[in-house]
Amino acid sequence: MNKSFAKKEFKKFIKEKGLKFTSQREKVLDEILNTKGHFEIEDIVQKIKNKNVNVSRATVYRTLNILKEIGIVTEVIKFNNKTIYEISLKEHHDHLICTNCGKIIEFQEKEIEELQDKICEIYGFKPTFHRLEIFGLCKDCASKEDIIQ
Amino acid sequence: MNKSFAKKEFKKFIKEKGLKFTSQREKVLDEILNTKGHFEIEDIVQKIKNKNVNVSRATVYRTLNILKEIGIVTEVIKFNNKTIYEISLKEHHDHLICTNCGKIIEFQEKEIEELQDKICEIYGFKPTFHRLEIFGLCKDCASKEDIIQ
DNA sequence: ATAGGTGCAAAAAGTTTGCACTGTT
DNA sequence: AACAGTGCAAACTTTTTGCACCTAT
Repeated sequence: MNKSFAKKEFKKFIKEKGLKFTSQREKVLDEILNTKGHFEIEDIVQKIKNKNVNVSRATVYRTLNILKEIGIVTEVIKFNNKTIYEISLKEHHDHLICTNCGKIIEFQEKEIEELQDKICEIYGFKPTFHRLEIFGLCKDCASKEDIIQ
Repeated sequence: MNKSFAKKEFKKFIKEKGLKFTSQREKVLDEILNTKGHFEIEDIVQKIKNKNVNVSRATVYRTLNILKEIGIVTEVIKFNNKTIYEISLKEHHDHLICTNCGKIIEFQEKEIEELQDKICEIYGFKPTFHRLEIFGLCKDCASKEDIIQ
């Protein structure tokens, strides 16, 4: 999925559902598509505010919900009562999250995906998305901890 | 980990950290150990309330945080801004979550665990816990959806 | 006796919603 | 013109916290 494809999908979805393509929705989508890597909703709210563009927090939340439904963005990490999002442009991958410094490392592992598909098949489960989070200490934090102890 | 082991671990941790073994903490732990399967914090608060036992919601939350730290309970699912917990008594397993009816299916897949360990090693990452959630439609809900469409 | 713990109510933080008004179709 | 969308503030949910009092050690 690339940016213009994402925008087309968004418009298509809007049309199909009889919704409206407003300037606010477009601004939220553009801001998200210009974001590299992981983000929180509040990041988007602030970026928009800094540009003196008029889109309310409520509209950002409402638009995010549409984007989640379409599959343009995904909730990839739930940590410390925060939700971290990502644009679903790259191939699927999962995350290592350092609980000490907050660093996020992405990894891809086809075999894990395949095993998941196998399991879904066994249970007759129709998956829409999944999320694998491995929490722990990154290399740097782990070595610092060794020194402390 | 069985129940009496969990209790011992709890007491050990309390002692080591110079904390106190209060009747409230014991009641919360007992209530959790008597819970089968998945639970939310509010479930524990209500169960305790129904017994006319005096443990406040704040204390339940505070005790849960200790139990998480020890590893006696784990946050296994984050869905719809809810946190679902589980006692870490069984062998590690992951979950299929039906986004339509809320059904939770547990599955175990050693190979996935092994692949995760491999990845952590590659990145020098020291994992403490992980969570794999596969969201989608369970068999029943998937077949109903076929009929609707 | 002295930390640490508890309950309460208030506060945070994240997210949703009701309502009057506005804008897309 | 109709109906969906928006902004705002209020509401809601889940979780944490400050404080005065209490209790395990």
